[in-house]
Amino acid sequence: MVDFGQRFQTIIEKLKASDHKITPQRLAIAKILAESKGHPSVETIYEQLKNDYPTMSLATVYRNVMLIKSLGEVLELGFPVGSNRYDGNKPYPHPHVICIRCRKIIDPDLTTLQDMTKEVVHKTNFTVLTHQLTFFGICGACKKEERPTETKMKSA
Amino acid sequence: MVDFGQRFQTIIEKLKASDHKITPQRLAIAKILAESKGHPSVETIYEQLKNDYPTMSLATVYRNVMLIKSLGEVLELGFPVGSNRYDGNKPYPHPHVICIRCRKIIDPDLTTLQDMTKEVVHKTNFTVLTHQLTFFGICGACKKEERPTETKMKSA
DNA sequence: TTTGCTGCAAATAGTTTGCAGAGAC
DNA sequence: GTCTCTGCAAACTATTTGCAGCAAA
Repeated sequence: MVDFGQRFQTIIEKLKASDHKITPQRLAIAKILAESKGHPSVETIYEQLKNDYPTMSLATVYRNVMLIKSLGEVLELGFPVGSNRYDGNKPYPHPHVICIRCRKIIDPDLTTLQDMTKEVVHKTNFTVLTHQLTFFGICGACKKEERPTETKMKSA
Repeated sequence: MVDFGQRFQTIIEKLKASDHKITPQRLAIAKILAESKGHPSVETIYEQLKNDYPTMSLATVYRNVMLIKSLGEVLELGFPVGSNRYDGNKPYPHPHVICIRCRKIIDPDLTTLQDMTKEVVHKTNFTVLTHQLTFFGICGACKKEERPTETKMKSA
């Protein structure tokens, strides 16, 4: 993971540079985004903050995530099901692999991504600006759990 | 594009095989999905049909697209912005390239996709079940339009 | 002091659901 | 005749917006 403190500083600097006020709520949201453990959703961020900031509202979370996204400092994963998820730790487009059982999301480094982008550009004549690559499947841990007592049984 | 008539027949057969009644509305929706020109949205399908079927409702379109999707005969593209889009002509997962200017969607054949999937499996120990790969950019036609009279001018 | 920000509530967009009557088989 | 399907309206989820008061700079 990218250094949290550095990401946080970058976000705050961008906010100041674009003449945005640094409110406690904004600071707290930026902090969570900079860390982005588990690719949080707006709902998740809100839940984490409403104890420390009892008046915090979902609208404020939405507005600030949007603002920081508009500064290019958070990546919207763009999931269609349920609420959107965000990554402020690695704000540039990158692939995700999601376990459909435990909902875990991991960010693999794919060396083949560059080749694929080249192939897209070559075959379509597009100027590629960004992408969303997501693989869905079952992670190693869930595969084990799946057959906890199985030894030599044939599947029915 | 895959043969339209064949896709249509496959969908109808699957519907019958799963004991679903063949209503005129269902038939019409299946027809549009089998063709899937331009990767239609539920809204688009509804708009196309409401002239021929004045009582057609959005709910019916939603229900039937969902049904045919549950039979594995339509692919939900899974776009986060605006309404979802569907492809009943190629119902298996495949990459998309979208022009952010004219909204055109094309389906490139990417030979590198197989390598990428292998790399994901190797690096993550996931069993990959499906994927969503979307590239966003500017298509060739829109790139031309962008600078209609430009000849030897430096960009400002 | 000025201007932007927050919190609340209401509005919106996309989608889903309950129910009564219509229609496929 | 039976049982699923449709159409309508209402419900629901995620997100956005209007506005009045609050607070950062």
